[in-house]
Amino acid sequence: MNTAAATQAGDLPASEDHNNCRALGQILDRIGDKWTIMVVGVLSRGPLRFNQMMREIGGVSHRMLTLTLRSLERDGLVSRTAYATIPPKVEYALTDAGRSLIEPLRVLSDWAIDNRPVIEKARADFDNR
Amino acid sequence: MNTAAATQAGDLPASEDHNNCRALGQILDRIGDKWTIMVVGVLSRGPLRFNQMMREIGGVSHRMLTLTLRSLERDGLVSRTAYATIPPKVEYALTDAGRSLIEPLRVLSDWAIDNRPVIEKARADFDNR
DNA sequence: CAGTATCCAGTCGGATACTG
DNA sequence: CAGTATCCGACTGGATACTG
Repeated sequence: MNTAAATQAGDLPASEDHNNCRALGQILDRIGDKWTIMVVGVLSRGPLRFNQMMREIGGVSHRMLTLTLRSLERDGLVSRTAYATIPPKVEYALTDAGRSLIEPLRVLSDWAIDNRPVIEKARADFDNR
Repeated sequence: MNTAAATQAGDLPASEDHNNCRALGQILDRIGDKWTIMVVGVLSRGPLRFNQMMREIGGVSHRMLTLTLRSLERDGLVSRTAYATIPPKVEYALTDAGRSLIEPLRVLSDWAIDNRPVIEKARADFDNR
């Protein structure tokens, strides 16, 4: 879309907000899927090999872990190091950019933990109607 | 799931992290969809009526806006006030809980803005291979 | 104006089988 | 062990038409 044109001159506060939303929306599209944050989560404790991750995360299919890692690698958030041994060994780790994502996620996670009871209460109330 | 049992006693650091991830995952399931943060975004500037929102957000279908708002209302993040006038008028606004979500989202949004160039560079590099 | 119901194409993601 | 390819059911979300 024509972000450039929109941010050119007039730039009302509203449109600035709107751009924030777009940026937010884009990264939520990336990290908001089913497995990405799980991967970032387990990698935040240190590098892992493919099958280790699969076990640690639990419930993720072979395919989806591959796709998720590929996507994170493409975005420069995760690095992939292959050792040409037999059997092959591949290690995944967070890059600096990947690590920088941990704090924002922790903030959100804290919010989630703080507000879970409130939300669950609201949900129960809503459903009893 | 047996979160209670898991957090009972041993509570290795790892399992704590894992619970954080679960909580995070749950709220990302809620806010990570296509429209939720857009709604929170526009409502952060003040209450709005249904069709106003639709215009402000742009690109959202009637149906999806309804569903998104319903979901946010159910979770107690958005309030819905209907005026029995003709034609009907319904105002949506963030609740206190809804407003408390703005800051965490802003943190993430800041990260997105800071890292967009890095990610786009990484993506371009990756695709040129 | 606000909301609901139906339809349907597109996407997502798990299961499975196969390769280096 | 790590990764790819194919298949296919399930879900998502837009378009449309209708109601109060």
